[in-house]
Amino acid sequence: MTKPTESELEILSILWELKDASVRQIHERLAETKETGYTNTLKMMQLMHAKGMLLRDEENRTHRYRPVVQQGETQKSLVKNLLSIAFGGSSTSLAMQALGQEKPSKEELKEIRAFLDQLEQENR
Amino acid sequence: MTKPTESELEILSILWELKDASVRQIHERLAETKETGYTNTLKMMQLMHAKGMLLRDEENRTHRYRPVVQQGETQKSLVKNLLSIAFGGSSTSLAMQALGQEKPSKEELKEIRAFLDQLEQENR
DNA sequence: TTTGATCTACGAAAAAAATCGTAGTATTTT
DNA sequence: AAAATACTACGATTTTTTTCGTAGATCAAA
Repeated sequence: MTKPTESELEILSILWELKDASVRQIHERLAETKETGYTNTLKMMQLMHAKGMLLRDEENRTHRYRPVVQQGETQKSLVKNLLSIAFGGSSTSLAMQALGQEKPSKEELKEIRAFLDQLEQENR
Repeated sequence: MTKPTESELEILSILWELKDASVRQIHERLAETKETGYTNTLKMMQLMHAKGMLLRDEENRTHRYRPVVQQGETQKSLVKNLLSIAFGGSSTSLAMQALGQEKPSKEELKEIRAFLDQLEQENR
């Protein structure tokens, strides 16, 4: 699947959260943080649909859209890209950069440690 | 500083590695993985220079360029952006996604664990 | 049943990013 | 010194992405 642009990602990430949504719903959300017209959001989503990035339920007058690609897949390719292009392939520094930015809670720390243990297990 | 585009990042990441370089050097590297003309690379770098992203030593006929922004700063803003736009702000999942992709070595595991311990310390 | 609000469709324009081609000049090779 | 090669400069074009404006249809409210 083709790499989503910045704006497409914004829309996708709302859709991942809501599962499915109308143009208006998405637009309201976008408008919270960003100056943008309704038809702009509409056009965007129509294009994404045309590209095959979104599915569209046309049953009712207000169409409902949902993402074709799952969040995980997209995350994976984005990380892969970022890793090679800005971190020289070092997942460790990417991970630390991220964790340093948004401090994990106690529970999350536990989760990460467990994850690390697991990685270490596999590694033999 | 303004967010680098994809192509600009490609150039930056080579420059971070080489410290400084001529257009040709950069171009050779880019050409390894990507179909692109020399003047294209040149133009790109001239633009980046005009934008203030690159410094240029014009002493000799073949100019030498080097990055203004350091890798760390750029990484930080890229991660911040990726975090909010594709990971719902969860640094934990970004970290795990990264680590799962490129398995850390024993030493790196150690480093990460130490980093986590440190985070935990601060957190009180 | 008229008025107003809400949607979609779509073409067009604007903005941003990337690519290309040519000219002029310096440098190296023959 | 002529010819080939390597650079920069720069305008122009192309491609991609984003934004805007208008028209027509449907639905809801007065």
